[in-house]
Amino acid sequence: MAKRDPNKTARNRMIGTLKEKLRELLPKVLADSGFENEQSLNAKIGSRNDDFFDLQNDVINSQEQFVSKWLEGLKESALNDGVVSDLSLWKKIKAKKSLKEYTILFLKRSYLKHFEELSKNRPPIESAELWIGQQNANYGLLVTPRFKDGKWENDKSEIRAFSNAYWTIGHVMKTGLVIPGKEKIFKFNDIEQYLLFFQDTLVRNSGSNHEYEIAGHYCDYVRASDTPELIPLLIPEFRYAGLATKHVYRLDFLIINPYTLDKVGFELSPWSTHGYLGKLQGLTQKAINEMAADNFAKEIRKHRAYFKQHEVFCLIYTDDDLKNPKKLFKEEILPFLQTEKPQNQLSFQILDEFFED
DNA sequence: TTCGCTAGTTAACAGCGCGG
DNA sequence: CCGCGCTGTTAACTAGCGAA
Repeated sequence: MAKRDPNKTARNRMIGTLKEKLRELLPKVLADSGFENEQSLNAKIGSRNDDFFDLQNDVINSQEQFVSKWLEGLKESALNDGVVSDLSLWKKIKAKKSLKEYTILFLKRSYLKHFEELSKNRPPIESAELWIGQQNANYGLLVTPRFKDGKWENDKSEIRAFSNAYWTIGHVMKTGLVIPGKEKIFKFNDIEQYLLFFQDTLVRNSGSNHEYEIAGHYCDYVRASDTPELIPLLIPEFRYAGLATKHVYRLDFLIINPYTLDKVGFELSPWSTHGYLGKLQGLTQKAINEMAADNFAKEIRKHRAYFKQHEVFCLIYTDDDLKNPKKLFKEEILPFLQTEKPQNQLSFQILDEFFED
């Protein structure tokens, strides 16, 4: 099992303390508010979370933010939307001091219990799956894959509970790669097995030596790391039109930052495949320039399309850069692999708690 | 100092009942 | 169906202690 995380331990201790306080308050709250029992009361409060928050996407950074947003949500629903059950709850909370206190403590505890999920950026459902590879050999990388009605989809309620960093080595080790349309998952027993598959199947099939060599440097970097599971995937052959059969473009490599979810695309564009002009004999200089401009425009259109549809910024490398793939990897790609989990302000709240007693 | 053992702690997980 | 909280279980980890 994973090593214990001191932050988690501290959080659990706070959760334990809050639980004791809630249990102390409970008898009075039940008497004041008329709720039957603890379970019913807790369910009443807890069940509103889904309505007052966008649990899939809202990023919430503190207990206070959680509590105030919940209370605002209840007020809005009760007074503006006229939801009867919420109006009755709102009135009770306003009238009974004990219930108000209980609710606030309860919500603080709720937040702590779900801290990991609520405080991180998580991919919206529509970008929680991506497809890679060639036409007849493509694979899906999903966050919480589930096979339903002949198709792969994400279990959307589980995306936020996903415990690995998104789009990392740890991610693919957890989920594997799914085969489109079939209830089959390509699983990897260890990281080495994935790396071999990555370099020698996924990338080799693309046919570019440059890509193959860069993939090799990536593998070496992962092998040498103490925490390989936290390294972002170097996603090869990202199909920008998803599973649609006729995809216009593929991206050579894609990296998604696990914490900001920013996407960066890498395009290796030797002149011979992307800019080469055939049959120039007999053409005027003007015509040649027009052709070149047209090619250039096509490239630019492609990258603009990438960005607009998928919010992928593209970095393009041409012949000069490709002469030294090792340097290209080290200077251009590596920085995007060295990501660090941002510190949340809850750490400070925990520190405060320490010094209070 | 280093080991091996034990008892206590706790992260992770599954199963259940509640509300909507 | 979804999401929530509670509980009990399991297994990983840790601290403490005695023996070599």
